Amino acid sequence: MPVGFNTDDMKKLDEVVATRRRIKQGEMLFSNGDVFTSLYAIRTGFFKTCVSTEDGREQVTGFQMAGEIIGLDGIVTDHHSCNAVALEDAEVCVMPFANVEDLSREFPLLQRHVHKIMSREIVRENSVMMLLGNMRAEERLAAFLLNLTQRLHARGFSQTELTLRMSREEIGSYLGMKLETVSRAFSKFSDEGIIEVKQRYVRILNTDALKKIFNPETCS
Amino acid sequence: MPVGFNTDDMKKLDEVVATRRRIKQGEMLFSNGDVFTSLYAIRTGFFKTCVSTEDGREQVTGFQMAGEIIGLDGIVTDHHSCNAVALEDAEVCVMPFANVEDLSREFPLLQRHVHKIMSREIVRENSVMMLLGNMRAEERLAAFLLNLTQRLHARGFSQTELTLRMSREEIGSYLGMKLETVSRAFSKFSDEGIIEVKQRYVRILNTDALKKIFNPETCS
DNA sequence: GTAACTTCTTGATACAAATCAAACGATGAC
DNA sequence: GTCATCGTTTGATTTGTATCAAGAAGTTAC
Repeated sequence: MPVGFNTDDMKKLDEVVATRRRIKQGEMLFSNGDVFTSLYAIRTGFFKTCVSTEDGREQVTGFQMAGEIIGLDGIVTDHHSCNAVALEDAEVCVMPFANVEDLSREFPLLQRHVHKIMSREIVRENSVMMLLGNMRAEERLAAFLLNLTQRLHARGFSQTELTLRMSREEIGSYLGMKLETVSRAFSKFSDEGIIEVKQRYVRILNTDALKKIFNPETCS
Repeated sequence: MPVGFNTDDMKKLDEVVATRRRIKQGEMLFSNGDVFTSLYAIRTGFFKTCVSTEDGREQVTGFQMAGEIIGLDGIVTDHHSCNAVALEDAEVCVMPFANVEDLSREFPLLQRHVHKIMSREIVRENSVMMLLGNMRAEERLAAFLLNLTQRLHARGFSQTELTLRMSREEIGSYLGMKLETVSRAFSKFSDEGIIEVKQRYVRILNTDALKKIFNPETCS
């Protein structure tokens, strides 16, 4: 995926991948406290990452799909500080971080790529903080749907149709709201003719309306 | 600050610093949309970083103090996506990112250090997401005070006394609540004898009580 | 010193989302 | 097929925080 890589670079890139690993739905790729050794590039499947408090409260910190990298949280302490759970059967490329560091000293493009991946995650989390800190339930759900469809579209899927891989509760955890509130927001959008929902199937009928909810000022 | 650096390493490290820059209270070190060229290591002073929506809502994404690095958000797009504002007169080391990348290819310890800084920021933001998504007003403020004092203590300041560099509104923005709610939470802690507050001066009288509020399960 | 302004505190009220509760729909075991 | 389970929807009520409002405390200008 990185831009500016020629086939030679790609060959080198392959060197960082030690093995592949399959993870069944519901299983953990890594969990809080595990020793950090590798980053993981998702080949197929869908993950959530989440942190939890000692008293059992859980916060989903992200949903990741094919082409995205997980495990960055482990670098700072050499131990993971979150759990990565497969939301459907998945396969990842295991990239031992020692390899990543060694090779990125040799290949500036790889180095740059690694830095961008980490920076992108920081920027993403900034915008989630904005969601959680400033937006209301329907704005959050609109932003969530727009973000998901945009990422799926970039992978060749429909821009208007999707099957959610996560439950209402998981969406709620990510967006800082309860599953009932998520459900109500879905129903409201549906009543207003903005989307069509049937369980985890969602069809977006009016993208502009969603954008308007997410950001009242901008659009039209 | 990085561990494992000998004096020789430190000399090399100095090479990444191009210049120093002074920023007056209220001024911006960089702002949303600015071209990204450098990271900044804070030498003295106190910053906030914030993102904002087109309709003017602002979210403080962090408060940074001496020894911390800001500007990581700019790497991914070559443009900054947030504002960095000095909350008091400050001085930073300007570290052109090209230098950082060049030198970290030569010095594995620097490379590792850069990776850890970025990972630490990701982990920090994960825990802010937990705050914003799952915690109530008083828990958020308790966590905020504990985090601030811990970081100040690591810099040689008191563990129980501090002068806030930010307004109630800025604290509220960071914690996803309104300034009145911040003020009420301060007053409540004060009434309960947990802290002593006088405007921006705060003295923590009972750290354990704060920890208990932040995390009811763990402590004692 | 006073005046103007900003920041903070406190009170009264409103409201969005949480909670509690029940029913409905899908899925899987047998 | 029936039964059990899990996820989802919907309704009624509660609650934590926002909002509105006013005053107090601190700061700056003059």
